[in-house]
Amino acid sequence: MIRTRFAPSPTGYLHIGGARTALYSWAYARRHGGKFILRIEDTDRERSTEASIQAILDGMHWLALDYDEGPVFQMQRLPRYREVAEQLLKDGHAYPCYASRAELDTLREAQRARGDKPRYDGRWRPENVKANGLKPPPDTQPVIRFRNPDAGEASFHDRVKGTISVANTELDDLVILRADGVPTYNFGVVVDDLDMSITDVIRGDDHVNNTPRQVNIMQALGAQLPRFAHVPMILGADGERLSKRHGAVSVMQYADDGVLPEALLNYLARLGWSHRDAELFSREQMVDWFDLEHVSRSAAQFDPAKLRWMNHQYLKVADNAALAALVAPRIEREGGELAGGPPLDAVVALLKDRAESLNLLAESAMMFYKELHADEALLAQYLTEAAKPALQDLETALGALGNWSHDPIDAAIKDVMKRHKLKMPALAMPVRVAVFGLAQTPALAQVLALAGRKRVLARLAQYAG
RNA sequence: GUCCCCUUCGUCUAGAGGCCUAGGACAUCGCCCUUUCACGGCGGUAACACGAGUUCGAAUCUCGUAGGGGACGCCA
Repeated sequence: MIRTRFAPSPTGYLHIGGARTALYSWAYARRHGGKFILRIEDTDRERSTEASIQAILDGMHWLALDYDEGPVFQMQRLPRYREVAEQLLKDGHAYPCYASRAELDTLREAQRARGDKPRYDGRWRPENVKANGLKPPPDTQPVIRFRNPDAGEASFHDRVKGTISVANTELDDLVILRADGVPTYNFGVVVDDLDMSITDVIRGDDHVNNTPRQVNIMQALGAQLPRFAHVPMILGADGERLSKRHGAVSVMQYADDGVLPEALLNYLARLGWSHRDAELFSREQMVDWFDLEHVSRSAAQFDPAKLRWMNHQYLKVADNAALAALVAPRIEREGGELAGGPPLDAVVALLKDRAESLNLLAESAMMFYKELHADEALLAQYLTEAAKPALQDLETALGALGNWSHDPIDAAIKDVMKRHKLKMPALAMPVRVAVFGLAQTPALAQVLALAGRKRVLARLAQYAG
């Protein structure tokens, strides 16, 4: 049974990179009929917040990345980490260390100055304690350090990057348990992945360097290693590491901006993974196709333009009623009055072909729910004295219509055109500007039909006179 | 600085020795359609980082160089 997990730390919202990692883990589990588990790594008490936990949950819910187990909170498993640490202590794979932070800072500084890689020098290893006659300082609780092997190498097979090995001489004895009994990241991960029987660890490649350490701990525990897959990170559109500076990095920001979750998911899936030439695919297809073999090895730049295009593709084929439900609150928020206008799903059906986000769709739908008036320049350009007679004529013709619908309206327009010897734009543009205050709208007869007799006639009267 | 990883059009990518005079998508440019704006259709520009090998043959294998990224915390 395949078991994967997503293990964010609740120190911020769910961002694009995390969402993609979650997506890959989720898709892999679903693909193989396995379980997907959510674990919250909240061992950084300084930075973890309730709000972040909620934000992560919200983000995953919005993207419909459902999990089978969890959320499991590491802070609720403290006794278990202590237990495993005791085991390591007993087996000689760990030892207490009393070095103070200041002392360690000095050590690292000296190493850096020398051009060495900063690392713990093993001063509290049992043999050094003995040789140097070290005595634990009074009233200090020690941290527990893992005793990393001195020789050989730690290696593992990464399903994205291939085999990775690091000489043990490059690794130092890392802290696994703080003085207060809270585990550090590398230890918490190991204990949890083992306890939860995670078979495939799929995570961001900023963790590649941690993996050899984790492998060593797992081996010291006599455990079988899970499979690893490190997916490359996502860079901002400028090629720089994603940060607040890049604007929308939170998944929920995209929700607010009017991106459909299935579009974001599709885009994220495609960013760093491919299935031949497939660009647009459903959640089901992704589950069907997902594999680790086609995850790319290098970092990918986030391309807002392509996301917009993709969102547009989803918008175009979305169900009208469903779209209307999403667009309605956006219209009201901007002061539009739905009650006075045409049915929103009809409006959405007309406009969705030309909108690349729900917000933009709402914005264009506003022409039916709010009285907009053209500025001076537009009026001067289109509502010329020459155009007014035709407008008046159209007002009369439309006013005489018994049936206010597309075909009769269209016929009336054609008729007025013919009588005034006008080309379509010469009549359509002034009408657009008069009735909607806009120079761009979909086909004239269609928008007039939707806008309704009352409004059209009132506006024509207002501007043609 | 040390270690680890990465490198195909501007961007996301296909490609697992001959199918590649390198394919698709976004963006961009042009044309067509057209009732304005879009949609749509057709077409164009554009890439195997560099250098050595291995091989009859390399985008694909090996080594080196350069560039980029990541890590080096009692953060995750």
